[in-house]
Amino acid sequence: MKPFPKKYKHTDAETQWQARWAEDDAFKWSPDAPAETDYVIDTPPPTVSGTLHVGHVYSYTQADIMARYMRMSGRNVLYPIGWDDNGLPTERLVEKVKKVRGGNMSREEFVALCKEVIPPYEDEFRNLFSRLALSVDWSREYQTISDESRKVSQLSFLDLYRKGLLERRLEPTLWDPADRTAIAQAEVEEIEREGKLNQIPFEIEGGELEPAIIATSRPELIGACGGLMIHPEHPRAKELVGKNAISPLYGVPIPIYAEDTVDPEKGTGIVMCCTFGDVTDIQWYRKHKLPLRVVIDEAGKMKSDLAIGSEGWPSKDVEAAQAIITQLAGLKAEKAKEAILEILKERGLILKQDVTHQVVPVAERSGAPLEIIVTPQWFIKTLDYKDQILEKAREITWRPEYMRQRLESWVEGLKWDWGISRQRHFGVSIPVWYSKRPGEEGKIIVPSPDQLPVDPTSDLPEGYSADDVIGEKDVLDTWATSSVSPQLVTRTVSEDLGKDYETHKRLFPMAMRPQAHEIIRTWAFYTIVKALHHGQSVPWNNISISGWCLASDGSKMSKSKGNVIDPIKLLDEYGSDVVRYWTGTSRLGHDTALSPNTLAQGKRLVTKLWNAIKLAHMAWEQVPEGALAQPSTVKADFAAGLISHPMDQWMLGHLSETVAKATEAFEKYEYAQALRHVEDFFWRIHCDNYLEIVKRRTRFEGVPDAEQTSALYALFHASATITKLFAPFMPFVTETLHDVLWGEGDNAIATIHARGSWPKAEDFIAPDTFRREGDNFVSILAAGRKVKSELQVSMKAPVEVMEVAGLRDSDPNESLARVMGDTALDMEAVMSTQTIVWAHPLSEGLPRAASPDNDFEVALKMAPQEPKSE
RNA sequence: GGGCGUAUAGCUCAGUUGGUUAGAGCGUUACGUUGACAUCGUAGAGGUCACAAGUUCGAAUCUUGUUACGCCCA
Repeated sequence: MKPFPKKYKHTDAETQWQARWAEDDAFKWSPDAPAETDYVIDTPPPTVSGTLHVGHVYSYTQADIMARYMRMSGRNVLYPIGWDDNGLPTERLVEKVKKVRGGNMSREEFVALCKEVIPPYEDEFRNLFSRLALSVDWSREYQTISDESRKVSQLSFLDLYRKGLLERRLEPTLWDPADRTAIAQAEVEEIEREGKLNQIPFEIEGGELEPAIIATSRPELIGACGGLMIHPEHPRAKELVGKNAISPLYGVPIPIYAEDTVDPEKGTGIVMCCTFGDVTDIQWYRKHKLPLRVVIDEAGKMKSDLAIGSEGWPSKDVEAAQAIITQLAGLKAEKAKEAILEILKERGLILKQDVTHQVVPVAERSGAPLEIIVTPQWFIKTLDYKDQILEKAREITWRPEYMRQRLESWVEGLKWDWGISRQRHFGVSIPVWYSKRPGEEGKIIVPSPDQLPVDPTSDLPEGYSADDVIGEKDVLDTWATSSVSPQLVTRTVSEDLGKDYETHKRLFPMAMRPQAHEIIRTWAFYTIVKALHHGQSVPWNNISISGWCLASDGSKMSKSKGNVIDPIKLLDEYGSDVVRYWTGTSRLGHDTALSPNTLAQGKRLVTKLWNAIKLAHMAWEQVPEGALAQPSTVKADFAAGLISHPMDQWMLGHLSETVAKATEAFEKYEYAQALRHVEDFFWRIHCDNYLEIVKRRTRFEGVPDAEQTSALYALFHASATITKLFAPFMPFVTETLHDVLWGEGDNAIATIHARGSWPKAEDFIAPDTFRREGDNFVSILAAGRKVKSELQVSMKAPVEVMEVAGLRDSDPNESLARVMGDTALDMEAVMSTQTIVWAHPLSEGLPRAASPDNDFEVALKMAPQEPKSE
């Protein structure tokens, strides 16, 4: 046995074990282990250009607690880690740091700059994750900017393209005017704000009928109006449908249609249909075959040249229309709205203005109100596959289960195919060229899998020269890369495109996906879509959803509130084990406040654990070299008669039950429940009672006798098992203790976190061994403590006679030996009493107290106070 | 508007198929230190389990409704 260190210093332990684990590749997945023991985790790579926050600590630690348990329980865990450095946030960061515009240089040059800027940011994450003791397989660390990652993203593109699940289409697209790029529905956020619903009259051609009064919140789109929609049961529907209205300011004749999807309750019951205000406009456009009239450009500004006055876009007053166009040209949509309202007001064309709460879709990233514009984009087919996506979502086990509904409601509400092309400079290229060769102009050319990764703006397809093709400039949506992390880790996307399909087949689908709930509709959704399209499979069998980390008062952490906690400072102050303990007490899916109280509790636990093991160690230190054999298993040592004392068996029986309960909870991913079982045993059974009881037998000189030997083995097994049970939660302190206990033993395993080191209930003794008698012992002891506490004397205060009576099923023929077995010596030692008697009734006049379970009552006759000697 | 979650001691939370007297930590009160631990120990006080109705021999737990807070979607 190694000597026991004087004091536990978390910083030393953390530094030491981090280095050792890294050196030993301690958490490397083993390809030689049987495939059925594989347990693969799909870790979402964090965006390294963002700042570290406690949320990272929280959700990644939750995953690691499970990973460590799974590994210890015998699974061959593959826990990969990557860094996402491929998206718009990285582009922005690099532009800021290097004071450049990505668009002004070649893609290659920009990527080179990224590779220069990113490493320190990546290091921050690497450092945090390493300090947190995430048991990842560092030999598989990857960057999404790497060739390998880009290759898999492009392979994914090729596979879907070949299967016809991915195509380029010219159609209305969600557009972020601030970042000037197409975006997907998942990147849209709806914000509520106060808006104005304006009632504006449209004259009716011929002049015989009253004007049609429409209600709109987007008057700047009057120029884009292609039709008016009126509910068929509207009182004016009969006279208006089929007529033309004349748009104010522009003088454009606008046909009026009956449309039963118009909400007759809202506004005036007559609405403009424009190119394009929202998804409904697109549906109506398609249904009624309306002409495209685009008035807003890609920057979200009013266009300066509209073909008003042409054949397809006539006007009653072309000059007036052009004057308005000129007046509004170049204004952003919001400004144009104000300007056009001003003009309409001047002309008396605002009949009514209602203040309404409206829901405005904005781009999640830039916060800019969205536009819908028509440009060619690449789409992955999702709308036609809703049912299959839902089916896959149901094949996955969600923890907590109700989180699946988030995905389901999202899928059910999908209105757009997944647009994956982005008009950005930086990112993974869309691997296609468009032919300029006579006779095949516009033909789409894709590279061969061997050619990947390609940049079509600088590379060329086989057999074509630079003059023959135009390379696609757009890049892939960053989710298009993120969503193939399972394929990246398993090396390929599908059988016909894979070089290492055997590995893929072995590892896919993965066992578990840990992630936070705010990325269900994006990351989880996309990953499911990809796995479905590539191989008709789920990407993972389990998904566990973590909640948010909140400030100690339960509010969200935010910079504006100033309540953001720096995770590094948190780790410095408490140590990783304590912070991980806090995570371990949280429940999957639930938000958890960063409570100082829980952190303090963790700190207490680490200290207590340290001291409890120290006690066991001190006992063993007294054993002469070679006097006792190295402990084996509880079961074997019990069978060999080494563990002979009933209270030792009682404690080990409880421990056996704890192992079973903790294992069961972990198998259900209820790690907090597991922690509770372990902590409960450790604190209540082991420290509060067992250690007090066993102390009598831990002091000896020379070779221990039978009951001392029994104590030594019991203490060893308890210590070794308790450290293992706590190991997934507190890897550093448990590793330190494990090293001290086993460091030089024959049965030593290098790390407590090794595969298969989790205790097995079948290696213990039956939980009910001496259970009733031992529990009675503890009850009686509690009653005795209470008497002493009420007398306000120390536990060491000497007692002459301790009287015990059974309260329940009180039987005068019962005896002490029958309720608590042959343990009177132990009770005498803990209570400092000379004798114990079974008394019916208890002597009158003595101080007495009942046990907490009311099964026993104890009276104490204290020994006369000895005069204190000087 | 639709859906989901949460509501238990002063505070933070457990409570696994309904079952004795609802638990833990912090805080609080009293007491206790020469052999693991004062970053401690022992004992005590503290709860109409959000509210209302129902099912049941029995409800924190199941059903329905209400309220408050939070989240997701429209």
